[in-house]
This record gives sequence, C-alpha cells and structure tokens, in this order.
Amino acid sequence: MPAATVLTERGRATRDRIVAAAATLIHEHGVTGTSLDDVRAATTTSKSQLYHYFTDKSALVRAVIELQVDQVLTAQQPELGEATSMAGLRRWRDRLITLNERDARGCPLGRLASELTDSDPVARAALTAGFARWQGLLAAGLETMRSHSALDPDADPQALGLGLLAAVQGGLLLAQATGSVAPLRTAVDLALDSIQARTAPSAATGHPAGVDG
Amino acid sequence: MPAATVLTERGRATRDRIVAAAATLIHEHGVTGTSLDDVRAATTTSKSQLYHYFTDKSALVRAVIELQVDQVLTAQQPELGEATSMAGLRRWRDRLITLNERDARGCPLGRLASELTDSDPVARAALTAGFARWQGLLAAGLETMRSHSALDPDADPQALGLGLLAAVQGGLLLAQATGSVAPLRTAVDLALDSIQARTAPSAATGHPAGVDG
DNA sequence: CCCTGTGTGGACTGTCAAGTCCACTACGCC
DNA sequence: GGCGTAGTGGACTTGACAGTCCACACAGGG
Repeated sequence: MPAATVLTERGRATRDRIVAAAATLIHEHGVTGTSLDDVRAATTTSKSQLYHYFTDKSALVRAVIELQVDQVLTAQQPELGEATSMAGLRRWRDRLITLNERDARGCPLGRLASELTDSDPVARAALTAGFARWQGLLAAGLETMRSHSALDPDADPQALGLGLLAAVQGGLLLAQATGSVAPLRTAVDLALDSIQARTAPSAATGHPAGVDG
Repeated sequence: MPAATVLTERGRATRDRIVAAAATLIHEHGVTGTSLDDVRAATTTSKSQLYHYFTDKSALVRAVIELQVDQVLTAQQPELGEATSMAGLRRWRDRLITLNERDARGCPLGRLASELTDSDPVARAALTAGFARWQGLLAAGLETMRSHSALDPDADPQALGLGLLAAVQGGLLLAQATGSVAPLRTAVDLALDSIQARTAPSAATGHPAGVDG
C-alpha cells in the first residue's frame, strides 16, 4: 500500500504545499535537521497527511529533490539558456551572483548531495541526474558557441560544462562557509577565463581575466 | 566544569583514539549519522570517557575538524608545498586524483562545511580557517611563481588559490555524487589551464589545456 | 597504606522524531 | 441519500540518541 496513487485537485494542492515547505526547510536546516513535525507545522497539515502522500520521509526527500532541481535550473533562466557566447556566459554568471549574494546558503543540490550520496542511492541518482541536466544546459550553450566558430573546434563542451558546474558548486560551498559571495565570483571567473582562452581569436568578445563584466 | 583539562599520557592516548575514530566515522556517515554510541563502540571506550574528554558532541566534532584539516593538508604533501611551477601544480593535481580515485567520498572538510555552517558557528569558523590555510598554501606557491616571473605580474595569487580550491571542492562534490573522479580531474584541469594562461610567455613550461601531466 | 585525582564502566533518564492507528470529514457517484 | 474513496486530525508507540550519574580501578605522594 504505497502512498496516495490517485490524487484529486485538492489532494495535489496539499501535496505540493508539503513538498514546497519541506524544500525550504531542508534547504535551511538540512535533511536530518528537518523533522516531519517541522514540515507539519509549516504546512498546517497532520502527520497522517504526510504519510498519506509519501510512504516515508525519504520519499518526501526525493520529491523535494525533484522540485529543487527544477527550481535551481529555472532560477537561472533565461540567462542559462542564453549562455551561447562569452557575453551570455558572463550574464549568467552575474545572475548566479545576484541569486546568492542575499543569503549565501550554498546550492540546495550541493547540500543534498553531500548529505545523501552515501545513505540513499535513489536520492543520489536523482541528484546526479539533476547535475547532469545542469551540465547539459551549459554544454549546449558551449556547443552552440563552437558551432558558430566562437569556440576552438578542439574544445569539449561537455568537459567545459562539467568544469564550470564544479566551479559553481565549489564556489557556493566556500561562499556558504565564508558567508560571502566572493568565492563564487572568483571560482566562476577563473573557469570562464579558461573558456575564454579557448574562444576563436577572431570571435573573442570578452575582457581579460578576472575583471567583472 | 569543562571537560578534562589536565591529561596524563594515558589520557591523551585515549582522547586521540576517540578523535581519530570519530573522524573516520564522521567522514563516512556525517556528523548526524554518527552517534556517540558508534564512537564508543569503535573505540571500546565508555560513555563517561567521551564526556570526560569533551563537554558534548559538538566539542568532539570541533576536535575532529582540527584533525581533519591537518590530515587533509598533510595528505597533499609534499606536492602541495612544492606547487611552485606549472609542473609542480600538475604533480599536486595528480596526487589529489590518486587520493580520491579509490573511494570517491568527497572532501571531509567540504562535507563538514555543508553540514555545519548554519548550525555551529564555532565549527564554521574552524572550517573557514582550514580552507584559508589551504588557499594560503596554494597562494604561496603561486606567489613564488610570480616572484620568479613564471606568472603574470598582474595575476592575483590569492584569487587564483581561492579559485583553485573551489575547483577542487566542486570537483570532489561531483565526484562523490557520480562515484567517479572524472569531475575532479576536469574541474582542476580547467582551473589549472586558466593559471597556465597567465604564465609569462617566456617561462611557460606546461602543455596545452586538459592534457595529463 | 591511605588519599586524591585521573581514568573507566555502564546503567539510567529525558527528549525528540519516525512511523502507526483509528476516528472523523468532504466529496462524487449511483 | 447512502456509500465508497480521498482527505484530515491527532493521539500513541517505538526506538534512538544525547547527556547524567554513580560506582569502581589505577596511579602517585605523603
């Protein structure tokens, strides 16, 4: 008897409310730092509802992961989808910084990843898939650049996308630890400089290393 | 009445044993995933001993952080201290990869950082200090390069060190999530390429982007 | 040889959180 | 208008874990 299979509109609204609140709480306090009673209180629901919609806590966490992946990626739009030039990449970078200079909480996905990878294989797979989507979006933009001859034909868009994503994650981790966005800016700029160094000389549009755009 | 102030040799041995075992357990299962009973069992000590040497669990965690910072940094020696050229940096990179290709568990400091930064300010400070030491070691090597004119005089060793550290952290996070060292390699190579692009043309020793050294 | 303080053992308590259960309500369909 | 299913409320059980307490062992110094 797995949790609620058929949902009415009302049920779906309640379920969404639970996942949204859980996502916020987990982002702020982590998975183990968030109790189901906290979720219950934040949503004015009852214990039985949580177990009506989710078989157990880990199922709720997995639903949160799905939501967070979507939220994190859409929060970077439209800049992420338009990162098809150095200028576009720098606009995306600015967007990232703006998103994180308010509250340097780190990336929700990064936090979930380090908390769950060695305890919940299903969650891990969902997070890996989320990172892959993110990398894919970056790689797509870089691939477009390459097809427009704005990037060295030898450059590997997938690898560059992965490196860029790692810079973002590492930058956010250090930003969270230090309480400042500076590490994020520095890390992403370093990676972007590396990409810029691979732009076809004629098509290079950006400014030199490390300078804000 | 804070925990044990004066220790005999025997007491110090016990304390060290507790911290070492706790460090291992926490690296594997996280702070919240490690109970004091687990530590007790792993060290064949008793509850009263834990509270004899540490006021509470967070005090033990802080001792673990100190140990982990030292362990993480010394594990990178001597390569980290000799990263005073592109070749030296690449040897350090190889060392990092070797250290992590066995068990892609991520960086203990990274994990602790994302787990503790918004719950224990003291732990956060200790971790920030640890990251700062790491960054400082990298920056020192880069500074040496610059003083030898092997690096662009305009390059900022501190910023490059921070970016490199972020690449390592992000790479390790993704390595942990995907279960492969590949992201670490890609991330660090991307950052190193950026540094190489700032080497003084005459002193440049390395090979082009992304190739292993 | 006792006396003091460090080191050790392990039972015990209190709290908090996951998960269960049952009673009740709301809504649609026959 | 009853009947079944989705939705809701909240008390209860169970277990794990942080932290406490007291009793005992082992050392050295008078």
